[in-house]
Amino acid sequence: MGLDDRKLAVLRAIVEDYVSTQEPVGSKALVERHQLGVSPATVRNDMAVLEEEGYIRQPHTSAGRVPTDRGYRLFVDRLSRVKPLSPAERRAIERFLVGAVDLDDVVHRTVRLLAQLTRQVAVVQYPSLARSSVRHLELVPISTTRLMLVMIADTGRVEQRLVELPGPVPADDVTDLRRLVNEKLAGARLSDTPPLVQALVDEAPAELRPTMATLASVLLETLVERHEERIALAGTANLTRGGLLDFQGSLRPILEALEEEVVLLKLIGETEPSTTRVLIGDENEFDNLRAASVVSTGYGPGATIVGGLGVLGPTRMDYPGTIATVRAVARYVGELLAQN
Amino acid sequence: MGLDDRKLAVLRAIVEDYVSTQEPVGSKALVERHQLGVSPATVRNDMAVLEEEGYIRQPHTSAGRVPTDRGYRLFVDRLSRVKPLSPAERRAIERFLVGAVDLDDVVHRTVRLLAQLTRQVAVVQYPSLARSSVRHLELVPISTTRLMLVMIADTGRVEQRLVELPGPVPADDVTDLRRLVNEKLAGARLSDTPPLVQALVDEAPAELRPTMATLASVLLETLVERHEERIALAGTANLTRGGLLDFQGSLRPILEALEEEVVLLKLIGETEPSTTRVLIGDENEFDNLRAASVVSTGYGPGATIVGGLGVLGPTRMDYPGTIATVRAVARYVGELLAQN
DNA sequence: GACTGGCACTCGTTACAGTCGAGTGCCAGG
DNA sequence: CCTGGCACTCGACTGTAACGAGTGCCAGTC
Repeated sequence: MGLDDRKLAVLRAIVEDYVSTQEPVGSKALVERHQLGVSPATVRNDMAVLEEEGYIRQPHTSAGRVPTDRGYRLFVDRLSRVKPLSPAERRAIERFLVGAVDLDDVVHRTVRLLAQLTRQVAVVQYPSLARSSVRHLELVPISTTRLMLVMIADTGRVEQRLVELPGPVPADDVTDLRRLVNEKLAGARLSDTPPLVQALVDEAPAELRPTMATLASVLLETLVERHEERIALAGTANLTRGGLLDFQGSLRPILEALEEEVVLLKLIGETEPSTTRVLIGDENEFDNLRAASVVSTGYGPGATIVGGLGVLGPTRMDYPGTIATVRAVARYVGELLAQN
Repeated sequence: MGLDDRKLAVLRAIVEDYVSTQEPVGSKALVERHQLGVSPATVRNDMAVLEEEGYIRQPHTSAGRVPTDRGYRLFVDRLSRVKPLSPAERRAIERFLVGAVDLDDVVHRTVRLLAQLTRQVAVVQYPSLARSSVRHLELVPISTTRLMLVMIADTGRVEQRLVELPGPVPADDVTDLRRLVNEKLAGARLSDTPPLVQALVDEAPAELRPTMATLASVLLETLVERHEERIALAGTANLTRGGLLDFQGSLRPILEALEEEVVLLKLIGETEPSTTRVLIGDENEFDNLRAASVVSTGYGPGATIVGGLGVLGPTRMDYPGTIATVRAVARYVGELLAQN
């Protein structure tokens, strides 16, 4: 129960050593590398307590100790300070993100940057449509019975949908539709649109109503209800660092999980405002990812959050460093978005 | 040199057995599983010749034989027929691709389908801009000095770029610009646009000329010169099938290669019309992929090719089956695109 | 001349025994 | 409460031996 300061220091030392060496750490090595001011025997007693409490464990009877998920949790919550970034890292972030022209470009650069800095798998969610407002809706005739609906959101996202019309629609009508749609929806948050879209159909002149109705249904179904989230991924090769020791030798489940957008969204998308979330090992709801940890946070222009980003790596990761990097990158991306 | 029919039959048998069992195949096992009509000793003599010619090799002195890259090549070129797809596979393809609404949707479904059917890593290139024509260009004012340029191509691709204007431009001018640009460019192949774009600037009314010039430079730079290719990837988890035997134990180089769009494009993008290309092991130009094979082909509506798709797997793969699947999927995708 | 059975040989795999040493738990004493 | 000492555990490593799959070669047969 009561863990005095020294026991906590021992735990911290174990985590730090294990993270950097990747080998179970014994009492002797510990007192050599850290100034704990006590003998190995004392450390052993402390270790016994820590093990009893479930913070560390022994892989084999005659091996050193390794932190458990619970141990990492305690470490993250109480024993570590966020490491300030090195100037080199700061510069890397700026250099990498400057010159991005496009939202796509921003997201791609960000995810690569994050993967490179943390040396882990990076995930970036595109600004969520649910948190976007409509900037403009464009209707482009493809044929007489087909329209391309292009929605430009204030977050920079651009989505297009092919709309199959109930019948041929002359060019003038398209112009009218475009005007009507924009008058009603421009500036509205996407999540607030359903009643507006309904009104749009109700108020449309009789001859445009059927067309407007199809348009409305595409809008509602594909852009509002089915929240189309997009995700970018990078750094999967980093999973192979640290030999086959991490992830208990099989990358399979991890790679499988990374292919599921739904999984990734749950991991980095559900983010409470401006907190950095750390999921360690089995705190995570997916069986495939029991051997992994996720550090994620939200980003957005100013104080609002429009999407999430984060990294995934072995539970044995450098939490303070990773947390610092993820936060810093999120902040820079936010500033970048605010400029546009 | 002279490989008589039986020696070729032996090579075929070795390839087939090794592909299915993943274990070096010996002379005894070979005569048991295939009706070669001769004794193991004879087969051994044939094997010795095949080894001398570089088609097979022995991992260890006292082990069976394994095909070399050269052996696979001979097998693919002369010893295998394309396997017809099973009805189940046909159905799977149709079921999977029906109901795709979007180009994005088509590409994503295709790449997942391909990964699932071949149980390998699938790569699909979006229809290349270089091979697309302009269907429509849309200019959407974002602020007085910013436009969103949206290009819709006949292949279904939609690209957008933010254009930073030299000065404020009134809404009416935007309308004019839009009309001018579309009059000149709609219908043109993207690769033919440079002179047209130049003409556009030259012919523009004086007051629109600076704006048109910036617009033109964005168009040329980001859409024509720097061919923006997009790629979708799926099935990386399949790399872990077959334990650690394939890819000599390290996925690292493969995963790294898969992160490079340039590499993927070279692998599946450079495709001569309507051929299926098979790259085996070190035939491939990238060191990282010396342990892998790639089967790729082009796809497009009708006879024209607009992009490439393919799969990547261990050199020890089921070539006939994979080739058949890749071809079939490409054909279906082509039909799908033709409908739009 | 081509094929076959037989045989000696190679060499990776597996099993087993023995040693080594890192690391532990416990205890008695400061 | 901390420490030094000590017996103990057990994985890692080493060396040896037996095993067996597979080969190459050769002499004999059709």
